[in-house]
Amino acid sequence: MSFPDRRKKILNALHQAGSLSVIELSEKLAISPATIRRDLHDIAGEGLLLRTHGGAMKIENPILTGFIEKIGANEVKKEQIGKCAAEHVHDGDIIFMDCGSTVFKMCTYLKTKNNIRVITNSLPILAELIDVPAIQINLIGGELDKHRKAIHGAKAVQHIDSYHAHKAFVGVDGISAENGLTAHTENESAITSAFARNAGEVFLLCDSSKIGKDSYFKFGDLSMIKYLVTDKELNAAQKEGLTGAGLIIVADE
Amino acid sequence: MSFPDRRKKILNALHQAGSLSVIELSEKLAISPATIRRDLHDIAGEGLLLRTHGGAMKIENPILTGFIEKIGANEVKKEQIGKCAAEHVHDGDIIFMDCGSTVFKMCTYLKTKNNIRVITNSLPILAELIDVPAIQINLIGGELDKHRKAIHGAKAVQHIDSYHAHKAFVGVDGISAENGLTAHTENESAITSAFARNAGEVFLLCDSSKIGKDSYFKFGDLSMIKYLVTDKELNAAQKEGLTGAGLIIVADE
DNA sequence: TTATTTTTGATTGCTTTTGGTTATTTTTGA
DNA sequence: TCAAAAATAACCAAAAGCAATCAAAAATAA
Repeated sequence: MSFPDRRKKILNALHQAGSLSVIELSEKLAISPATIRRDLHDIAGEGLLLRTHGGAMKIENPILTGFIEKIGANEVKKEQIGKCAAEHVHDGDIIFMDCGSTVFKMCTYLKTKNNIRVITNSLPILAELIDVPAIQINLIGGELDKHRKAIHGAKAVQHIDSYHAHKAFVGVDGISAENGLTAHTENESAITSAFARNAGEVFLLCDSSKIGKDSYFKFGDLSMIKYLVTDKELNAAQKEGLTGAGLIIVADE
Repeated sequence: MSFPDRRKKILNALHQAGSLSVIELSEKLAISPATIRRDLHDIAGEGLLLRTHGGAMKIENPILTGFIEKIGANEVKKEQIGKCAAEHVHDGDIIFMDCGSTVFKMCTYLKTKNNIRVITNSLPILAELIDVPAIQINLIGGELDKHRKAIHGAKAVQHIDSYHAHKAFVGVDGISAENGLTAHTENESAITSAFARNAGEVFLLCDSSKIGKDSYFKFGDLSMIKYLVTDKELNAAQKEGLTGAGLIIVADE
């Protein structure tokens, strides 16, 4: 049996039992204690379990290893934007959440809210919020885009059009005073437009690198949006162009 | 056999088994271990599998691991029923798949099909099939039932009603010649009914423990179903009662 | 057809992994 | 605090797996 295989089995067994001794693990997997010790040492190094004398314990809130994304400068910005946007969600709200990494970042900060309802087409958001009892989820139906891990297509748009939400949190690929909102694909933009037209207030989450940039598909003008949630690295000219069009700029201080 | 051919077979075999040794792969595909190693090296370079000492593992979709089905009772019977049902799915089919552990068991055996489209309300099925390139998924939208990890409600029924499939694979909580089909909740039964009325042929997957039993919500009679896929522990009286009502009984031999 | 390139599978030397042994460290109980 | 017991980490040798090399076979091109 290979190491990744054993790792999986060890973590599984630990998750079920809570804690296990080296000997127990060695008998359970039919592996020598020496190898179990080496494995436990390595896995503990990854932060996925807690090594104890004589065995190991599970960690209650393991780091979501699946999300070890490139922690670039943009990640920090996105995190801030997500946090800032989540502050505009109040108990009892019904909100649309678009797919996209910046909107996804809101999830962490939504978990403390009470009695909110999330309507989304994003599988990562669904996965992140499924275990939160105070959040009800309405999943948008339609064709699955496996790559983007989201639902899209005509059926999805139709689904959105049959709901109304207090607020919509959406993303775009480009925004500028000249060309308005732009996206990489028509599919994405159709969903974003649907969210916008069925929500009371529309929040656009967008880090400063996308402001002033245009993507290829032009799908709406700035009046679609009420609030622009972004980071603080926005120069005066950019601000002016956007506020002039009626946008309210919200940024973390 | 050419490389792209082998690549496909290796990835397919890995997807079904989870992990395989070089020797196992070499025997399975009748290719020398040397070639298998070269292939694994290349495919791992593309990021499509995880190379381990002695073999390879499939890459898990970290986002959806929370949706995975937990192990329950009657596993062996359900596995057989799932396999048997999957044999009735042909390349190019469009199928409805209900939530429920028995229908879920079909997934393993669907992975070898080509160009099929699955319309489902089950998150475990979604998680299991999302990485299979030859399967297109249409997810049913609506309210999320966190406990059952499935979508239900009026919106979901409406979604189903806008599609037609060649075959529907459904589950129930009870079936008898006297009371027909019964379910624990109205929500579940509404989905099952919707699948049945929009499919050309309806397959009911049901282990023998549920046959002759009734649950509390009566939602349809036996004429809704064309095939009953079950295990072989069915006595003559049971068989007669059901075939008398027009059901075709299919069982693994 | 013949020449060239590519692919395949066997051989071989090298690396990694594994499980046992032993010295060292940690824990436990007096 | 000390000593006995338990667990660990370090070391080592055997086994398993791997990559590099090379020749034969197959596919492709001239």
